[in-house]
Amino acid sequence: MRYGADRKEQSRREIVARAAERLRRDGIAAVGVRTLMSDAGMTHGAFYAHFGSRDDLVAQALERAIEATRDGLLGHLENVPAEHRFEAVVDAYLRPIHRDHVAKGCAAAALAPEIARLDDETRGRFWRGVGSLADVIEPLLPPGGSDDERRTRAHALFASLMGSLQLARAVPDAAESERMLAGGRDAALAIARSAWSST
Amino acid sequence: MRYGADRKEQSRREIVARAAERLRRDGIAAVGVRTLMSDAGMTHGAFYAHFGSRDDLVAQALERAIEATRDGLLGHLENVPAEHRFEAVVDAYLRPIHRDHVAKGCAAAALAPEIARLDDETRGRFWRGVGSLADVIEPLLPPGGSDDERRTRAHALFASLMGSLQLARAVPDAAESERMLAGGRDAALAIARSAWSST
DNA sequence: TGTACATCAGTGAACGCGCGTTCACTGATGTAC
DNA sequence: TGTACATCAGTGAACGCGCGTTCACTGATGTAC
Repeated sequence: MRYGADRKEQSRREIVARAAERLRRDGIAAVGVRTLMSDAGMTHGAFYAHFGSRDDLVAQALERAIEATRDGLLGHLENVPAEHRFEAVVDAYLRPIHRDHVAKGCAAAALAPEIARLDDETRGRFWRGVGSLADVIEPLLPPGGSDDERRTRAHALFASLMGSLQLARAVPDAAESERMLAGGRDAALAIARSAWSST
Repeated sequence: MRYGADRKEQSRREIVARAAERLRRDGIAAVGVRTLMSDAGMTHGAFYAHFGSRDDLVAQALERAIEATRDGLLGHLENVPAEHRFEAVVDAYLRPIHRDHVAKGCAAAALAPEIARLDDETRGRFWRGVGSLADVIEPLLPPGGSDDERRTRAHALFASLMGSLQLARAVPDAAESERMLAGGRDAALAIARSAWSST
């Protein structure tokens, strides 16, 4: 090796990290290879030394974005006493700063419909990421229910949070957007607290 | 007038109607003017005789798509007795055929994050459309609550349905997708049935 | 320690192609007489 | 009713531009002696 052992790998990681933000900000279809590379401080020519295709980078960046989303949620739970963790995760997800910073926010909220149009393999990776988010929520639900029922409820709860955040972002009126976040919070609590159908 | 009085207007409506489908299917950023025009059986040259710009058509098509979504939901409520209407609207929204036919389905579920990136005016029109969907749901909620609280809950409930449908579309595995729809249904019922905070 | 050399991450011109938009034209239609 | 004409919705070539991708090259780096 003539160059530092992991110099190229560091570049790759930088490209993926910046792309994870850019894709959330602008959407998957709206961003070109030149933009993605210049975000990482390079020119487009180096792209194919790192990735097989644009789609290859998109898949890696989506995975990275979801990981960052989960790490962010987990970060918000540190130092929160167990009995307040459920409300903490809901409030963290629906706080105004999350609504206003799409690029660093939940990848599913920023991109779910576009991801639904991608190939099976990329959707599979994304779905595992959604599962890891549901895994953050599941232990915070009230006790009861079968494993399946708890898992399904955690997914539905996440879907509800995601939908509320998306609509809060789409409203042009600030007061309506706040109401959307507050309503989303109430809805999340209602889902969590409803009776389990099985013991 | 040398031509039939509303020949041009019929063409415009056809372009808008086909675009309303194409945009939901492929996403807003992924579709070009040539595709939109050939969907309506014309060549791209005629486009600017009907619309000021691509964005102009997008705005009209989104409005049209949301109207169609609301009409579809209302259609599902015809001949349903009042006491079953809430479950009917939830089941209609989360039925597999809706999940599988994005092009004719809910515009918000297909495009919400992309719409959140558009200009204020288009988002305002979209938000009025979401309001008209919430207006379908609101009277079907259990009695109680202030007008504001009922309206907010109807919006949150819609957000929850939308999120569940989006995730059901993103999962590659069929059984998991079904579970997502069923979980979304339970979540919607939990939101609707939770206690009102005010009388 | 100093110099010649090999490596290879990154550069930037170039490829064919599709984009949004413009515009001179075509030809089907309805009108006038 | 038949023919000449005016209208104008729709056509398709063309504009400059950015796309994804390829590739000959550059020049900073670490190695060999």
